[in-house]
Amino acid sequence: MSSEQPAKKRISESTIHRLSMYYRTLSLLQKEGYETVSSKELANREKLTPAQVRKDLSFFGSFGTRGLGYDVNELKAKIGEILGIDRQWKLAIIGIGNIGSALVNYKEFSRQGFSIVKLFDNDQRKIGSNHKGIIVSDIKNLDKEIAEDGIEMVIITVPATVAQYMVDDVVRAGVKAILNFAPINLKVPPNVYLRNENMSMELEYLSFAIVNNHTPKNSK
Amino acid sequence: MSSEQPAKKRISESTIHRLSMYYRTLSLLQKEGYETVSSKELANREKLTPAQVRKDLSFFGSFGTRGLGYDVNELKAKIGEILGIDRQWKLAIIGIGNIGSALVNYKEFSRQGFSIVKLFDNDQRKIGSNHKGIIVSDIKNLDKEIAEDGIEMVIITVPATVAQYMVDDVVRAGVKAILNFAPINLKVPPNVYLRNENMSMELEYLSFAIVNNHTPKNSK
DNA sequence: ATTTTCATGTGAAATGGTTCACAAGAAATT
DNA sequence: AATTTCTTGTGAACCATTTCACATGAAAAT
Repeated sequence: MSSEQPAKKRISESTIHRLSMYYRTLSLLQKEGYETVSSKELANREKLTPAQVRKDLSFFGSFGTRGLGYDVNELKAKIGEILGIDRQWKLAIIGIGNIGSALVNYKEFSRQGFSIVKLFDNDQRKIGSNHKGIIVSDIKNLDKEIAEDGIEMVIITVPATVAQYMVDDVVRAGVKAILNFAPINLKVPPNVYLRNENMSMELEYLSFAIVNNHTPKNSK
Repeated sequence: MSSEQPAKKRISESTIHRLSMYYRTLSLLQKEGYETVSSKELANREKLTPAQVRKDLSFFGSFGTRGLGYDVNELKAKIGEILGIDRQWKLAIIGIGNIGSALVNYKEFSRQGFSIVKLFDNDQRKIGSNHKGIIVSDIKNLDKEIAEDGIEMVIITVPATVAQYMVDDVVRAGVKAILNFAPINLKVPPNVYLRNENMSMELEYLSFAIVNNHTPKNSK
């Protein structure tokens, strides 16, 4: 008995990012009291084309009404579902330095359903300290505590020199996705998702743009 | 007398990001004692194809030696020049909250030649306080102080509700590029470069990936 | 009820980005 | 000096993404 895969078309990274943008804009439209919105209006707010908006959505179904547009609440719920943010995700932060401790208090995460439930460090001076109500745990207990809390994602904010070790630990503990802030190319097995957040890279892009008078088609 | 533009080909955002990656890897290769490197080796380290590496570089000139590869020091210098990071950039941070104050101490910025020289806030309790040797200035003095120091880029880490006002001020003060952390679509005139850093979006991507068992071609 | 207006959903076309494949040229080897 | 080995640089081919353009269908207006 062969279990058929549902012939999933490959969705581009850009489409998924735009879904995030639509989601955020739909939240705003809700607050502004809109009941429906057209692909045109949605596109205007993101500096995209209406066709782009419609095409993005069409990969996942047809959610609009011809002649009318999309129901704001409904579309938001639908995109939330697609993105998998129609629930709470529990996260841990590994490395409670500058960036790590800033992210503990980052409102935008909780607002989107990402809740930081555990903090880890290897520095004895930090272990036991309290950040926004969370006690920093010893990295040695990672395995046990990740399993206990059912944590599926972690944020890595340790120095580049130790990042790979932390990732190995975290992978062993069964984590499914990692957001990495260390400026290094990490290795993860194919069943673990990795994203790199590289803030210097963004500044370098700006530097390039100024120096070269760059006019990209569609910049972040 | 018409001033001819040098028919600059449009470089893609991805190419520029990859240049940043090459730059970082070349720094590492320097430390490891390599004198030359092939496109193949460079590609392996970034999980790219050798053709991609060569094509990226070819947009800017030909820097290698056939049969031998690229001189590590030379190529690094060349890419540094292209990216415009062969010099110091002076930056200010607007909004000294969680994220803002974390970035003041962010080593990776200074390492790449981005030096934070001014901090601004509108909160009287923060103004005058010392972060890593820098005194937080009143946002009211933005214009004067930006001009004084010749600051060309700023990082915006204020709440979304006030971000547009800050951007307007900063643009008026003559800033050329903005790295924005507020989760909102900002408006800037066409001669000002804007990049948005949206960390929730990265988590949402991971959420999508887990839920949909996503296998993108080439993920960040 | 009929017509007009509007905006979706989607194949097809156009554009943009990546990979292939190979000629060219430099260094190493015979 | 000639040959072999290696790796670059780049048009051409390929693949992915975006935009176009229009048939379709729902709502509003007559």
